[in-house]
Formats: sequence, structure tokens, C-alpha cells
Amino acid sequence: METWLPNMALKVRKNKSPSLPPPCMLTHCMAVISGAWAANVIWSLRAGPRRFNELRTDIPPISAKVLSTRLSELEQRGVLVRNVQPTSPPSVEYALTDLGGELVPALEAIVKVGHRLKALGHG
Amino acid sequence: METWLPNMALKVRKNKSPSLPPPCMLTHCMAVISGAWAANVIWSLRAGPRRFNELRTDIPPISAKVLSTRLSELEQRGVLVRNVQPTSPPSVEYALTDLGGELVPALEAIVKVGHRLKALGHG
DNA sequence: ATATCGAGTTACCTTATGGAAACCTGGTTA
DNA sequence: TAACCAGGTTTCCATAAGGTAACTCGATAT
Repeated sequence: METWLPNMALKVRKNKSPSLPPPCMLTHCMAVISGAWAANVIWSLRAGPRRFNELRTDIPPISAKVLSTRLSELEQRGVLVRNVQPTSPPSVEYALTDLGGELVPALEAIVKVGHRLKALGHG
Repeated sequence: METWLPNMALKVRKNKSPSLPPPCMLTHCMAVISGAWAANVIWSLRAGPRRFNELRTDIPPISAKVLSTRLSELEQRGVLVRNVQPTSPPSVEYALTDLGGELVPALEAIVKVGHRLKALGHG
């Protein structure tokens, strides 16, 4: 049995969000870590440079195609740098930029919350 | 003209990532904010509860279907709560849980990095 | 000679997911 | 009594995005 208090009218609130940075800013910034496995790539690089095939085995089951795509996107965005080492055969190292490194604490925060949600049964 | 130093051999590194939490943990935790506009919903709720249609206008051009889907996912995950107010007609408020609120600093950190990448020309 | 490895690229295919638009329910207002 | 609102749900469709697998290229290693 529903008991609505009849005189408790629905107040229509002003339909504006509080004057905070607009959501499109968020959308744009979140795009920095968009795409499959992008966060994983950053995560794998947080302890230092890694090579292409190292990343592939760090992040199974990522495919070479997707890893390659993601690495060039992240390079374009300034999150990581690609370094060809003058070895023979040449090897390629990927490393976070300073700014890219600043994403790591953010990812850590998300992981922390994820753990605690899981612990509460929202797994 | 490529000048590889011929005696600088390619050292094969041990193919294990440093002993840090495995990437699958990250994958799992990142899923908490997965799906179109999920981060935007959290972002819009960070200043307090919002109603369905308020969120729709906060986050254009989100569709009712996607917003509805996202809200129930985020509720399941323990990020937000749905509250039916005893008004007439009933209105529905969505608010971040305590744990959901802890995602806000993480999103803020990502936004901060996004801004600075943009400022450096990686827009 | 041939096989292998690092570091990708290319072609093709599938599926999940988001968008659009119509519809629904119960209460309210004109 | 017709229209309208909040708060959704349902149907249908298109496309982007990722997966698989095969291929490349140059340089060792066998």
C-alpha cells in the first residue's frame, strides 16, 4: 500500500547543475585513458619502461593490433613516449611521461575503491 | 642512413612484470566506472543528489535508455543509491554512496592531467 | 638455407553497445 | 477529457571497436 503524503508536492528544482566545471571537460579528459586496455598499459608502465612484447605478456589477452593502436594513441596524447634503442636488432621501449605518471595515483585510487566495493559484496 | 652499433646486442629481459598487483585487478576495478557516461554521472552527482531528468540535462546528449542502464549498473556496483521521495508524484533521487564519493578525487586527478596535456598541445 | 624473434601491419569478421524513437504508467493540471 | 509531466522501458538499427589470423621486414641463430 503506497502512502503518498498528498500535500508534499513535487518541488521542481532549477534545472542547472551547480556552477562547477562542466561535464564536457570530464568527457574530454577521460578520453585520455579511453580504449581497451589503455589503463592496463599505463599500469604496466608505472614501474618503469617496458617493451612491446613485454607489454603483451603483461596484459593477456591483449592482441598485437590493439596494443599497437593503444600505444600510438597514448603517445599522441602525451601519456607515454616511444624510444627506439640503438641495439641490434633495434628494440623499442615505452615509458610514461611525467604527466602520464600522474595518472597512476588516480588509477590507484580507483583500484582502492574497487577493492572495497568488492569486499562489501558488490563484486 | 641507419647506424646500428653492431656489438650493442639486444638484451633479452626477463619477461615478468615487477612483483606488483596484477593487471587483472586493475581491469576488474576499472570496470566500476565502465560504460558510456558512467564517469559523467558520478561527476554530476559529486555536488549532491540529482534526479533522473536533471542528470539527462546535465549530461547531454545522453539518452534515457543509456542513463537508465548506467544508473542501475552503478547502483548494483555500490557507487550510488536510488532514493524514491514520498512526493506526489514520486520523484527519484540518485546520490553517491560514501565509496562512490571516493571516486571523485580520482576523476579530478584525471581531469587535472587532461588539462595539462591539452595545454602542452596534446589536445 | 631456414627458422626464429622483435615489432609491428593488414584484412576480415563479429558482437556489444550506444543512439533514436515510440511507448507506458500513474498522477496532475487546464 | 485531453494533454502533460516524471521516470522510465522496449524495439530496432548502425557502427565502432575489438578479436583472429596471416603477413612483413630485417637481423641473428642453427
